[in-house]
Parts: sequence; C-alpha cells; structure tokens
Amino acid sequence: MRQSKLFTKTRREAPADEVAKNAQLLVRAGFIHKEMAGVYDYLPLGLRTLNKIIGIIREEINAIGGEEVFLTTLQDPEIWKKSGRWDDVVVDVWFKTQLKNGSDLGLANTHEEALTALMTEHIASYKDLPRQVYQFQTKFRNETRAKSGIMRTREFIMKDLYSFSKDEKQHAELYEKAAQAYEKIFARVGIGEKTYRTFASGGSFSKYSHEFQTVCDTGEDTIYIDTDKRLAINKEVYDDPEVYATTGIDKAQLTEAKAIEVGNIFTLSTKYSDALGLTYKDAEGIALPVFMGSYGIGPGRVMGTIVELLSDDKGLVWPASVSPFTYHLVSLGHNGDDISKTADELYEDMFKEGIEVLYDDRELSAGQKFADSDLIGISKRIVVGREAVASDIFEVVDRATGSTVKTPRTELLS
RNA sequence: CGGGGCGUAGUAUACCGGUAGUACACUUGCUUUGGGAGCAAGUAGACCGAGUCCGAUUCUCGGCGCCCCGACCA
Repeated sequence: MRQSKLFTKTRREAPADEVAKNAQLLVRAGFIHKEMAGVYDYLPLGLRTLNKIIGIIREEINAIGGEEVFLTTLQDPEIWKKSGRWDDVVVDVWFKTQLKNGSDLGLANTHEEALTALMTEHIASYKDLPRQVYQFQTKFRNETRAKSGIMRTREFIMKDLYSFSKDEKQHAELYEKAAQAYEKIFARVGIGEKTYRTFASGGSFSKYSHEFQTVCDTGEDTIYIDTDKRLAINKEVYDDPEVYATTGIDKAQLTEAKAIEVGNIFTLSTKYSDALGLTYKDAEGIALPVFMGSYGIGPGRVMGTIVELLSDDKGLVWPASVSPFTYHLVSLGHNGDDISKTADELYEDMFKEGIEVLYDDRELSAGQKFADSDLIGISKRIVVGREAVASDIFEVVDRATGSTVKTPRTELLS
C-alpha cells in the first residue's frame, strides 16, 4: 500500500500517559490507539501484525487437529451459575450487563462454560472423542489495575482452545501436543529462544498447569530456569518439593528471571463436564464425564512481548514472520523525477506479484523517511535512490541487523 | 482496593492570582532534498463542578480521568 494513503501518522514524542516500552513505540508508530486505561484499538499496521500472529497460531493449532469456532461475547448467567462462577466473589473480573427487560447477562471472560454446554449436543459417544475446539475471541476482564501498555488490558483477543477427551490418558496426549504446538508458535513469532515451558500452580482443577514464560526484564512474573532442560518453575511453586520430584529438576541449578506469561495450558479434568452435564457413553454404554483441558494465548500480549524484546532505540523491529509488510519501499525521489518513477514502477510490479509492500511515496526528506521506517520496523527496507535508477539494483536493508544487500529487480519480484 | 504522582493547542512541554509562551504537527508561499531542512505568515489550548477573590488556568474542596508501586490476576 502507498504510505501517502495510510491514515496513521508517526509521532516524534512518546505519549505522556504511557511508560511501558511496548505502548510508547506502538503508539508512536501508529500501530495502536488508546481509548482508555487498558483498552486499545488496533490501527492498520497494528492489525496487520496482530493478524500475522493470529495466522501463525491458527496454522499450528489446525495442525494438531483444532477446529475453529467463534462463540459469543454475551453470556447466559444460567450456565455460569451451574459451574459456580457467576458470583462476583468467585470471579472478580466480571463485566455484567442487562437486557432491556432487566435480566442479567455476562460479557465473557473465558469460554469453558459456553463451549462445554454447546458440546453436549455434539458429544455422545466415545467415538466422538477426542475433540479440540478453539477460537480467537474477545475477552472482557475487569482488572483492578490495567497496566504495562497492551500487556494487561480489560478487553483483548484470546486464542482459547479446549480439548475434550474420554479419559486422562487421552487427555495427556492432547496436552502434550498442545504444548509442542505452543513451542512452535513462539519460535515462529521470534521469541522461542527466550520462552520456557514453566511449571505453575494448577488453580483449583489440577495440581499443576504449564505456562509459557518469555524472559524479559519488564515481565510481571518471576521464574526459575533450568537452562539445560529448557524448563522453568514459577515462583508460586518454587518451594513445593513435589515439583522437583515430578520433574527431576535440581533446585540448585536454577537461575531466577523476570518473565512474561505468553501462554498457558490447563488440565481442567471433569470440573466443567460435571457441572454442565457433558458425558459420553463408553463401549459398554456407561455414561462417563468428558475429560477436559484449556489452552490460552493472547495474541496482543505476544505482540507486546515481541516489542519489549526486539525493539531498539530507533523503534520497532519485527521478525519477518509478523512484520506488517514484507518490505518497506522507501523512495528518495521527488515530484515525479526519475527516482520516483523507478520506485513507482517497482511498487506496481511488486503489488502485481502479491508481495506485501508499504511504499513510502510521500514528499518528505530522506532523513524523515528513514526515521519513520526505523520506527515502524518493517523487517526489510528497499531504498530507491540515484543508484537504483541507473543500475536497476536496489539496496535492501535488514531492520534488525542494519546490513545491506544489493538486490537486482528480478530477485525482488521472485 | 491501599499508597504516591499527574491533568495546559493534534502531540510534547513552560510560566503565571491580572492579555497563556515554546517546539513538533497542520495550512499558505518561496528555497531545499541519501538520516527527523530553512525563511516568512497563519490556524489551534487551561478535564468537569463548586468555593475564596474585584479578578482563578493558577489557591481550596469535590468529581472524573491517566500513570507508577503494592495487593489481585479465577
């Protein structure tokens, strides 16, 4: 797309009401806009990156057998009363509203209840199991304190996957597959090296859960890492001797670090299937409760984590896999001169080839264009200047490393 | 929810109990063009409410909003 048509503008100054690096840079580069505390809009560039992240998650979840759905945000209190989670004392992050007739509705903060109730119509036999159902859907959580830019917000998209198994053994297989899918996802978005599968407390459903924690100084969580095994232990279970017995991790080998929770996986057991009557008939015709798990990733938080980890003093730095465009084509020409014509031509050709390119065709100084390009952080920049006009060879600069490769037109179009 | 800080043009900031200043952005004109260009002119601002005062953007109180630390994060 032509940058002259992009409605967002970059800013030289960081917003006064943001301290977090992720929010400062994303606002400055025009990726997001804050509506209020903990509530952010995604603008064209931000939405592109968010959708790249979502696309990667979708591919990996589909690869392990996930079936995508889209459930509603408005929730019937009845199903929540059955699981005991309607009460504000039990779940303190509720946003609730009412119909015109005065009856209560909830705005979904998670979807165990809704999906479990739904699946009672589709799971009847052991032949219907296992199932893995997921969605990308808006969650509302009335956090007492939103903070850290887009890392902890009151409204956010979450990928939530739910697994339905006939027993614990079948569940364990799905659980491990989901964990491996998560590792691939975090590797593909560029934070794999710093992300550790982490033992954490399991809440009220199981002894333990796993979190995926990305080491970062600005993280909220404290974890203890075994670098050899590439595993970690959350501080909340650090003093539990059973963890070491189960995992074989040597407590003395661990190193402490701050980390961001970019994903989590839970064994739910039969809590929700019991509450909502989700059973199946085994081979003998006996009704048994379905064994469940849930698996979450917040694509927005992943995006924020990438910013926290990879950006530099000039701005955002996107890995190619999640860059809003493949190329940032920066023309140094003016008013229809030869440089502009060469850049125009290259843009049109790339566009026809379906290559994702943001074309800076604006009438601005070179310095300003480079500064904007650095700030936006598209992974590769093509610079069109005098030299390109004569030679048809273009400078391609890697945003992360700053290294330049002279690339002929034909190669750019392949 | 406890503690602390802060609300001034689109953005970032300054000063002041008596006509609110600067920079960036924006508009117009001329010059400039490989790392945030120059000159000139122009548009644009005190969160809301009450109180004190001759006079409040400034002081006091209340509300609303934003940030940070802590608690919380099923």
